[in-house]
Amino acid sequence: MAQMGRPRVFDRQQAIEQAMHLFWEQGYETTSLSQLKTQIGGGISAPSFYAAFGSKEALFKEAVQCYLESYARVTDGLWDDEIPPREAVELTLRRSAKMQCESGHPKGCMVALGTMSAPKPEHAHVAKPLAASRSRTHAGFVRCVERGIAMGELSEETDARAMGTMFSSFLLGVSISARDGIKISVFNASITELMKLWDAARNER
Amino acid sequence: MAQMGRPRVFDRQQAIEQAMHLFWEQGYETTSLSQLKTQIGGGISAPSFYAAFGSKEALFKEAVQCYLESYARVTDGLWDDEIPPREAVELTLRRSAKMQCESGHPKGCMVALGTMSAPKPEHAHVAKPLAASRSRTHAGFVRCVERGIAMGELSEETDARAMGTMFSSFLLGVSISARDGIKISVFNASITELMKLWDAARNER
DNA sequence: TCACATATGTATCGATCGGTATAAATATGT
DNA sequence: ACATATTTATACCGATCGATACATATGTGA
Repeated sequence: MAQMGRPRVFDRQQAIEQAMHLFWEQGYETTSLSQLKTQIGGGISAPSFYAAFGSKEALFKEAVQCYLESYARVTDGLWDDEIPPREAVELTLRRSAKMQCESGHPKGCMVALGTMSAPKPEHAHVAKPLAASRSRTHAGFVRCVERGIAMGELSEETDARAMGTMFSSFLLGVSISARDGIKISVFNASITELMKLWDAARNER
Repeated sequence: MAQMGRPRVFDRQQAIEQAMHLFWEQGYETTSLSQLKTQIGGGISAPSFYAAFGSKEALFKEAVQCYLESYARVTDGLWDDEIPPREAVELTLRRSAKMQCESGHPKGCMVALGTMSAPKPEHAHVAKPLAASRSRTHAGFVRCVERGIAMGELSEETDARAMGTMFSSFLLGVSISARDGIKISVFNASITELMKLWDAARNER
């Protein structure tokens, strides 16, 4: 049997993406139910909202999941051992910066900017997947530097944690800078500079 | 004549600092009136609050001003021409990172983290002084690189905007990383790495 | 002593917050 | 045709939002 009952008048997946854009731009707490209801499918009622998603928090979790499975994939290269570590780092920086400056969605990265909600203990579990993703990306940068050392490309004295934190913090800062209107061309030039640090850490041969 | 009328039972300047800590940690919109009233002077009433500060927004502006005149001064070195540009950049990075990791107040920088409120046009003017401060710091980094070029220390081909954006975005990212628990020792090691970029841009002589 | 100025406590304002109760509308399965 | 399942629309819930009216308390200046 197909689906029974009266059919839903809006597209559920599309609604999640619209909610994701709102949460991306304003964060969890600042985005209100009425904003979500107005935006979704050109306007839905409260009961339709709760029948479809359960609660604001449940929808946020789905929106975050949607983001992690799409836009956040720009950092996947960090975990691809087929890619040489230097390329993996540079590719990730450029892909992420480009995505964060794209039009068609809010500037910056939802994972980086959904941080403010954390302090309130009542919403700690809401911010947890975002924090986990940041931690994962940070670890990915560190891992690439470690790969560079293990391959003999980088000097044994290279501080992988310091270097990884540098790449990671720069990329987090891009989210704020992008909201302030910095253009992708400037970020790309900055990344070109930043990658010189990798070369400076090379083994003298 | 001194002040007339019934004397205020709480210290106004101290109240501004307590409010600043709340706004610093949670942002403008997420911090509620009842939180502020509870925190200030061990608890004050709504009329006392409005008699003293006028409105939530007015208090926020005073809190931001208080922050800019104290903690935010860590970046003042960027505009001190007495300091050689390389030292000015490094000093600013280390001072700010240290401040952001200090205990006794929220982690990170209030100027960097008070961004989310911006999207809502109703609160644009509230976020404006924060955006102005970020813009000023960004310009300060660029200016130091330009000073380095003008002094003949850095190569003429150095892209000052790219380099300044790199320092600035890294420092903005420190706010998020600090909230995630990264320690000051790691940031200091990252800054040591980052400063090698300045040396890499030196004039070959 | 007493008018004046300011702060305080109680009680409350309308608006919005996230969330629901109820019943009518619209599909499927038999 | 008719029972069942699901979404819809209207109306509303208690709680909290930022902000205020009003009367009382407590100080200064003449």
